[in-house]
Amino acid sequence: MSTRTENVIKQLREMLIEGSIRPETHLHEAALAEKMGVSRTPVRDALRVLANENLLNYSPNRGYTVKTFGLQDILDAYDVRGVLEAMACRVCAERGLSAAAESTLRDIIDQSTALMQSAQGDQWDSARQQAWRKLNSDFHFAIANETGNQHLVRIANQMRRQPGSVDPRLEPQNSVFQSIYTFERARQSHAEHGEIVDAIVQRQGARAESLMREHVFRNRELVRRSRALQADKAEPPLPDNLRRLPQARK
Amino acid sequence: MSTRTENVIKQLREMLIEGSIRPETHLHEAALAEKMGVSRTPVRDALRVLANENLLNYSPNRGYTVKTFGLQDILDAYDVRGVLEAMACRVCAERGLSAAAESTLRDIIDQSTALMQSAQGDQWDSARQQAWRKLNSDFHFAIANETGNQHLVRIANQMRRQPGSVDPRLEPQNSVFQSIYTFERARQSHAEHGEIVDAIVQRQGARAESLMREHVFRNRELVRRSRALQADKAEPPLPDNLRRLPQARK
DNA sequence: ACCCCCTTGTTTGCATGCAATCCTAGATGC
DNA sequence: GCATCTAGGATTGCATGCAAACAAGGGGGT
Repeated sequence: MSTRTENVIKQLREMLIEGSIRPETHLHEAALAEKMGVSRTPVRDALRVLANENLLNYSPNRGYTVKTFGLQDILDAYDVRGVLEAMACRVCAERGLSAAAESTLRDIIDQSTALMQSAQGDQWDSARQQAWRKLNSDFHFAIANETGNQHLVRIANQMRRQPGSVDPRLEPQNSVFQSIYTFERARQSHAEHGEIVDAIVQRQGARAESLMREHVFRNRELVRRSRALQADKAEPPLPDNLRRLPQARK
Repeated sequence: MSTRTENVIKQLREMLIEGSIRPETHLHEAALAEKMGVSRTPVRDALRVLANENLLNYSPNRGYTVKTFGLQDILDAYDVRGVLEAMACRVCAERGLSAAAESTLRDIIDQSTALMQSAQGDQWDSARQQAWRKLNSDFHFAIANETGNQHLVRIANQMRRQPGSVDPRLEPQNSVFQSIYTFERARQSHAEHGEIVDAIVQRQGARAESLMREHVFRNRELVRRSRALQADKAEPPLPDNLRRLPQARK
């Protein structure tokens, strides 16, 4: 931990991405400051940054509210990420992987293979799920990173870390990842990673691009279906126990 | 003008995008505050936001420096924007334009046509160049916006507003746009816009995608060539008349 | 000469106080 | 009853003061 402001930013960001603060709630500076044991200043800084990261809405003299991310927003984030990472695959295939990148990717694939084997037969516990999420994230990052395009890396990361709270009525522990990464899906996803690396190594740009686009699209569809189901199961809207932010006016 | 902080953000952002502050210079809070007639607080907020927008580097307890954007960074921004706007074209073509969007686009095209005709015969003055930049920007925004994908809109805008200062030794008035938008290029660009709209209206998704990708790529190549030339003409590095920020340490 | 430590001036990080703005509710006029 | 207006309370915006971290320079040790 470095400065208090950065600490507050990290904590709040995590909360917002996990969805543990209900959308549309007004964030009260003084209350947050007290809750985190700092003064208003670092909290104000953090709120401004998070608004800039598109996680909060801001109105001058009015303050900040948690942004609502609907199903469409999440699917849109997948679309953007898909097209960018597909481009990354094509670029990598066309210009060839560096030795370092190839070994990084192969390492991730090997670790994933080991993980899948160790998880066979109903051992798909939450520790292994978390390990898989890390490997998966590393894999996608490594490919984006290998392009050397800093914009692409930054944006792809941002899209991968969108809040998954489709419905404010859902409980935060219903994370997107826990919904879609069944063992079967993780295995399939792992296999797709292997194919993507093969395509890149064989310098098949168009194929690598298509494979990655489809790979991301499959997850997008899983989220779409999973969320549609959960929305059905969700309870009717709760009465808001916190003060509503008044309507914005002209 | 709303709050002072937002004012400072806007001013500084414009300066950074135009390149009127030399890269790698350290931004001194107190000095900036005095220059802009406010206290340190809004300046601090602004710096934090701009660092978050990837225009400044930040080190805790050390402050902010203007980021250096090399030629490669600018080309990379074109690549990202190209692939995203190409996707936008495909999406628009596949699902069809709304009536409002179609009329907006046709309106922009018509205005551009009128502008080109009025500019024939050595009348390509800076007022018309500016009008063209606005129409061009509106065109690209309209297509991105029609997808309804807020992530895409936000990122495409951000990529379009990257700083164009390739070389810190160049004077700020050597804007990218003034370099590449000769009358001939503007006319060609305008014609390409027309083809793109045609493709979208005729629901030719793949064609619209290709046309847009190539359209952006042409500008990318113009920047690349123009910048390579300018770098040759540029003077040798100036001794820095401002205090150097010391090396970052572990 | 080189390295390390300490001191000093400078700059950033943070807390707090005050002013400006905004929301709310009650009063007033129609 | 409905709309408008107007204090009062609450919340954000901004300025300032102080503490902490840092860079720079000098002195002493090896």
